[in-house]
Amino acid sequence: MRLYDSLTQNKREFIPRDGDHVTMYFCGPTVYNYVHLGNARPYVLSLVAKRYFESLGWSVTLVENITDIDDRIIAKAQAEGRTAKEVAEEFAAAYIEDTNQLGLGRPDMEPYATDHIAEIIDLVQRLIENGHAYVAVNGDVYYKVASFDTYGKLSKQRIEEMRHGARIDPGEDKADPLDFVLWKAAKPGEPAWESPWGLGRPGWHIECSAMGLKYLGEGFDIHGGGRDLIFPHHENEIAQSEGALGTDFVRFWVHNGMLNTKDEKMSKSVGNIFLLREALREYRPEVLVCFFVSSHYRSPIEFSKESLAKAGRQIERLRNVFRALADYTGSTADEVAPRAPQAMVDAPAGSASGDEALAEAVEAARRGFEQAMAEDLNTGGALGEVFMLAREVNSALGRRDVSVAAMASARDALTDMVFVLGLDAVARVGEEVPEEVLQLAADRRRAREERNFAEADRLRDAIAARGFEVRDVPGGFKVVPRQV
RNA sequence: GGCGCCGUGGCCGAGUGGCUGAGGCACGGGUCUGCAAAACCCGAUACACCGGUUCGAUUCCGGUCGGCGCCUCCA
Repeated sequence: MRLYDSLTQNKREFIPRDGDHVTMYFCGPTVYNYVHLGNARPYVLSLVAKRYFESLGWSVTLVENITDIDDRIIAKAQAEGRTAKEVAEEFAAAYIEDTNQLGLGRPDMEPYATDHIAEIIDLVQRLIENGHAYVAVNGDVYYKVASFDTYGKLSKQRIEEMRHGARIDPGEDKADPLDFVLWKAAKPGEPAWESPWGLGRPGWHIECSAMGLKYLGEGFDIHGGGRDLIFPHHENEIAQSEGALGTDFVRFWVHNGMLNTKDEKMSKSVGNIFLLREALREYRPEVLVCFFVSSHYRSPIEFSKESLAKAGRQIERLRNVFRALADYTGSTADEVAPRAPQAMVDAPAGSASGDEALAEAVEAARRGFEQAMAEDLNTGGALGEVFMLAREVNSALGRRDVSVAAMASARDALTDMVFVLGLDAVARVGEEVPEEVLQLAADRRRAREERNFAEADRLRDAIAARGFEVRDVPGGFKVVPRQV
């Protein structure tokens, strides 16, 4: 596959460092608040990428940090009269809970910064020994930006340019305004750890260097996160890691575009945020995932209720095709959800030419899907292939000229594709329909046969009132939950 | 001001040096249907603007305009 690398600004063939094993690190949250929809984008990207790599037969180790020590956590704790640890624990738990609902699984490791103080100290120590860092009189340790020749290579900025307007804030003890803090000397009342430089705590960027290197080793495959992390966060990670190692830190830098609202970045400081947990109250998880994967990960996307509604309709269309497929084949691809007897339809016919045409469509879709994903994870294009096959399937379903076996293989192809995109929930259509509702539907069918349409319509309303929708199909009916 | 990304039809959103302009939504017309829903079939409207390269550019190059991100905490 080909992957875009923000550092070299080109797309090139991605071959894992360790044969068929992919090593990925994505920047996770700093837990001082609930995550918003914009924060969910890199999370979704990382897990979709993992699924895609696994579909290629590679194994993946995905590490996503949780930064649980930071100025903002401390500020929030002090404002609320709690400890920083309490704040961090509360929002780390909320983060896990919210992202779990997305149904994409977890990264392989989710290390906490405060569990890696020893590794952080070790890294800072090495930077001091290498001459890339210095201890200030107030006990802070700073990275000496001027000592790192290629500083600015990721954000494409020149040190001289950055020096314009840069200044040293009160309380800082830098030799150069560009220098950034690796280790902060403790102030009274702040959480602190023992170090060679006295009590203190890590700066913002160092934990990602320390944990990335610890779990994935030097020169790991992919480091990802939001575009807005390019500077200073990722630039500084490079300076720290490469300064300490003398070798390349990462092979591919992957950055997702921003989520905008009315052409402005969704951001906590702007205050235009929509929390993930709020979104999950209004929309099914797969609708949110669909919203993200319908566009390319590097493009900015516009958040609006309309675009989420649109994603909702796409999801419903996919769910419908899986429902129809389950009825036709008498089973679902996963055996997790046994089918309820929702439909009463004629037995499928099948024909050689029908089978062949569908098999071709399946092949074309699989190929198109694979090509799209192989070209820098083009999930939007891949999703188009899913819909294309969905239409072929619906069409064949209408003609009833395909064998159950051929249809099952189309269903399996669709199941595989939606899984990679993180939309596997749409394939789980073994929806339970209460006996009562099925009875109403059967009554309605009889009323229709007797051409008592007033009664039939009344029964349909009764079914709707119970949260279901009845659809007439040739030779019978189908009951599905009403879309929310 | 510096650096980077981007500008595709009513909307969202793929893609490409020329072949029949993915896909979704919306809209119009049909099929099916008591009605409806679902589904299928057909349909109009593109490639910001100006130059250049080329036999030929929406696709490559340059410029203009516009949008966004970063340069300060931010996914």
